[in-house]
Amino acid sequence: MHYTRDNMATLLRGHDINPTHQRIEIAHALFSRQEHLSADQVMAIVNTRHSETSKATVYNTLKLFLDKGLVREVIVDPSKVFYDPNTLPHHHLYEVDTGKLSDIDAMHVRISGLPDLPDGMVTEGIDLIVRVRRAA
Amino acid sequence: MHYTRDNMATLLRGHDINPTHQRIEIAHALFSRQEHLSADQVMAIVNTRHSETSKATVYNTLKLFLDKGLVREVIVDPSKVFYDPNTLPHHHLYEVDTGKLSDIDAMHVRISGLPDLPDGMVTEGIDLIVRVRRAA
DNA sequence: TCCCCGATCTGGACTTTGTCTAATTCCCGG
DNA sequence: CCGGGAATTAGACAAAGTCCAGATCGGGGA
Repeated sequence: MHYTRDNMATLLRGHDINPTHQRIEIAHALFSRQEHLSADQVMAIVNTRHSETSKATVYNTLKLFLDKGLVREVIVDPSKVFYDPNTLPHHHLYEVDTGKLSDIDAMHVRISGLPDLPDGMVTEGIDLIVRVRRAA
Repeated sequence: MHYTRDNMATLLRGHDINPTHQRIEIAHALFSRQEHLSADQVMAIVNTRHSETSKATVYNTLKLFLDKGLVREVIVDPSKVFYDPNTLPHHHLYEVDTGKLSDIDAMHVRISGLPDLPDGMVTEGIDLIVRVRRAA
């Protein structure tokens, strides 16, 4: 599947999102790379040629994508929030020194023994974050 | 065990920390409550009677405690970083709506299948954060 | 085609959380 | 009592994100 602008528009419509220019560009930035990007990085990518999208729109759009289940939010550090185009269940490995974030396939990780949720509560997300650093 | 100032001083010394007034007050705030507190909350508690400890000192001290293994850092939300006086292995349940953070006993959770760490890397921390919200 | 109107986008001011720095204060050993 | 290194301080600063009032877009109907 190619991450063309047209395909992005279809993807957005499929998630009940009105596909505007800006939203298509932001989706394209995330999905064509298949990487974890911060809001800042998205801004930079979208505005490489010439300024096209404002800060407010980037933040609003990422939040919209999040609400609509198009992306996942990965919080690894205060002031290091990433948006992940991969919404399949998986976990994360975070290298403290370098800031590099990579995936841990959920298929290989078995989590059991979680307590029952409090009444009337539903899970919004489960993320096992393994924080590693270079040995001293 | 009572969380007296004197006991706090001993605790700090045991972790190779020079027990100053401010450090004792901050330790007392965290340990006497046995709760997850943010830097802000620590500030508020320590300065209830009259201003005694500066913002810089609160942040410096929390980071020092972290380095010395006296507390754990729990990152659940951007701009919601908590300090946890319980350093035993355990995980966290976070209620998105209310901001309430509670513990999940690690004894009951079994995690297996984690991939090997990259060469020369050591684990700094593992936290399984389960994010829940009230059902729509 | 042209117009209208709600949806969207925008710049910029603002807030919050945390960092930095240079100056001061504390406190211990001599 | 004194000197000096450790600790603390106020306040300026930085980074990330929020908010708002006004401008702009673009699709449907005349």
